[in-house]
Amino acid sequence: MAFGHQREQGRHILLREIERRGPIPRIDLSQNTGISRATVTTVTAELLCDGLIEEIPRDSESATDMKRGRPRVDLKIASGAHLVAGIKVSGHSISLMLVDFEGTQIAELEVPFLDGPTSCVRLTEQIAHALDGLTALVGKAVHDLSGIGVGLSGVVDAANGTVYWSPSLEERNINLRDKLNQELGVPTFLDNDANLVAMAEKTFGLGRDHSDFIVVTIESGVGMGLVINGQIYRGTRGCGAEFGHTKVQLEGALCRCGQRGCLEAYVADYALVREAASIGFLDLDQSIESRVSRLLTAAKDGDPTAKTIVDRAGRMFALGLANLVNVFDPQLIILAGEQMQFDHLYAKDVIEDMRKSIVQIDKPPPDVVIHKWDNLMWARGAAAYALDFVFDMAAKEVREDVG
Amino acid sequence: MAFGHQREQGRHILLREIERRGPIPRIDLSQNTGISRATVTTVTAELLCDGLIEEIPRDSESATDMKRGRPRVDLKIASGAHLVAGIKVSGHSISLMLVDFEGTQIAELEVPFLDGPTSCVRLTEQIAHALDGLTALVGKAVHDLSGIGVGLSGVVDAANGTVYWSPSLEERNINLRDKLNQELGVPTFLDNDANLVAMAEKTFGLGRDHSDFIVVTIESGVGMGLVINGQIYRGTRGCGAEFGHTKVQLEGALCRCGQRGCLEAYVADYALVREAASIGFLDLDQSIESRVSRLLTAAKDGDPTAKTIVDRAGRMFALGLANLVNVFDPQLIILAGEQMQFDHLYAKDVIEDMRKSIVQIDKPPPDVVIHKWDNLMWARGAAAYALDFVFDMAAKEVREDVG
DNA sequence: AATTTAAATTCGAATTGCAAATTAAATAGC
DNA sequence: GCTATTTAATTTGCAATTCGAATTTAAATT
Repeated sequence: MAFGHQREQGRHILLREIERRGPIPRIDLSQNTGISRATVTTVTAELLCDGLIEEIPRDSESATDMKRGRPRVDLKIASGAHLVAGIKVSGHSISLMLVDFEGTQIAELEVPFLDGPTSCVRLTEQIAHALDGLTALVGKAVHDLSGIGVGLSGVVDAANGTVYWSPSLEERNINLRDKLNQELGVPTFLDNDANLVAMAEKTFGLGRDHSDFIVVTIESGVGMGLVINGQIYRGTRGCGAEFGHTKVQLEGALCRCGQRGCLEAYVADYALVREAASIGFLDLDQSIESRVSRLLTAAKDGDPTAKTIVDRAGRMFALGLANLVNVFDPQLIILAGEQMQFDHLYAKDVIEDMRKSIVQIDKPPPDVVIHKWDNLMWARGAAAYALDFVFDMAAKEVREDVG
Repeated sequence: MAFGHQREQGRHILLREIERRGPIPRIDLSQNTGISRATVTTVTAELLCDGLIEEIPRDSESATDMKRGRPRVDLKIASGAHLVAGIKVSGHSISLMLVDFEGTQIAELEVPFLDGPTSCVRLTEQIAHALDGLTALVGKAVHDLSGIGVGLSGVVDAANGTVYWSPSLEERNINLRDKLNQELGVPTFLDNDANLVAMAEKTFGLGRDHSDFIVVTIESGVGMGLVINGQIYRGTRGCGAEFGHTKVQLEGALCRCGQRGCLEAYVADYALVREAASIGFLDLDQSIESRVSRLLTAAKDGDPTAKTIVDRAGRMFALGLANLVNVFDPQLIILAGEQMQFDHLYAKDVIEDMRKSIVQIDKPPPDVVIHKWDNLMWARGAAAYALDFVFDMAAKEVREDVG
């Protein structure tokens, strides 16, 4: 394989380069990729003809650096070439995002969704219905989409589209992707939601310029996405990167997975509340969110018991992060979160604690950045995930319709 | 890059395929690689002409499955094409191995080496001298070598050849590879010794048929080699995979690295002896090895204190392994060791313990195999490491000497 | 010795990537 | 206003290379 497909390879390389480097003239493409200028001309002509890219008409004013010589003509991805949707299924809602081929958001939608697990059939219906709503916003239909990315919590094998287990599904070990594919008639791609965040960071976020980084998210559980060598690493059974169930204590606290000593059992919201409750602390309140926030407030105000609980969570989190760094040695760690309910874990002290717990060499430790985002990030990641496949498909596409 | 080098690519693919699949006829090469039979003929002719591969003369008897038709002609790597040395520097000796281009051992040598750190200059001298001795065994000289692989303990950046720290070196942050390169006049490649083991497994051992696996070694410390996607993963600072300094306990036992709670501080020989000594157990003996073995014997014989100590080491080891599996989800874990002083860590109970501590899904957990080997494995790995580079160089080699 | 079978090779066609030459579009200098 | 200069993009012709089909080769069978 990979032989006699040079042209396809060239299309792929150049299309990706144009995607990554935004508007870029041919001469830079040649420079960056090492492909000769002649070939760049040939291949970009083909891509232009296919409508995948477009030339940006020279703006006589914008060109501040008026140099001599024939002006460069910037190329960019043709935004209208394809339409892609991203979907995130969470406990109480389905959020959707529509993006164009450039990755620009075109429309968004959030529809309520009943709590707790549902049947696969019902979930498929719900998704189909939500997609109708989303596409209708811009006067399109589902069959106008070139790809759909779907993310949900749980243990998901992205390669074959199987959901081993998810809080959103009644069934176990079910191939949701094939079901959706069939139902929707559009290529559909499934992934774990933690990987979606990694995808979003890689495509739109802080990971754009890094080839090896880790994204850690805390929602109600602790998730992780691993990017190695520019690609999301998924493990061989498709369920690696279970950071939340990494053990940080022998015979430790009970986790909701049934095992003991998982990181999640120390840092997740339910863990904090459980500890607080077990010593008779704020057990009157109903909502878990507000109980956590009251605990955190108490800790900040100097309540010693609350402080002990929160501090330990921080130290455990630092320990888990340090283990990741010791094993992976990434360039960058992105601590990502929607609700900043977990501020205390992303605190300076915790990160400093982690830095002290890694193997010390005479090179700077990895950067740690905190990235807060809106609740559409998941759907955006799902869209980025699907977009990635659509790009590959577009690059491969055989040209038959040439005049 | 990677463009317009089709022929080179073809040479590379085919050479590697012949390396991996041992003696193999052209038609299978075509089948396996997808390269047309015509091209396979052309490229193999070139490789034959360059002396990198050779045809195996048909053995009229060996062919048990006498089929009609023109018989297949097996191709194999030409063993005499290149000569490569592997070197492992350890605390008290330097062991060397000479292999041919097929990877077959040709000679070996072990020379004593003073304990403790040495200067870089002296180490270089020692290596050069040992290499003279090794090559002399087969009537060759150092300049007949096509590559030299060197491994040593410590924190080593393989990509640029820097040793950040090693128990064998006085200096820190020194580029030992460049020094050796200069001194020996032969392309030299440096790596951490844990990675060498991974390399040996990948090339000669149980990892031959796996693309993603983990090798864990216990010597006096705990080392790990990570193979992801068929390649050794080294992290971005070249010092990933520090499994031994993964933390398994908050504020835990003191490690020789100065931090607390490292896995090593629970399972290494010094850790066992330390615990035993601190409760007045076998503090009369001198050698650390025999103290450990007495502790293990006592544990087996039912001594409760000894049992407690050894058991905890096992549980900690299982915890560390489980964390690796949760993060990486490998196909295979190879527990490799020279001295089976660490039998207790490789016991069924420990592995079972690990299996219980990973995220449970409806797919089988990774295989765990134990691989005992001789003390030349390190040098063999170093040779495999160098051989890998020599293969790449050979595949690239421009042909000018054609008749 | 003729036939059958399968592997390897040869040959001609087609692709295609690149260097060199050419064209295009802008500015600088007079 | 005209020409020279500069830089980007395109065109052209060539050389490399892969592939399918046809051919040759080397054995086993008949």
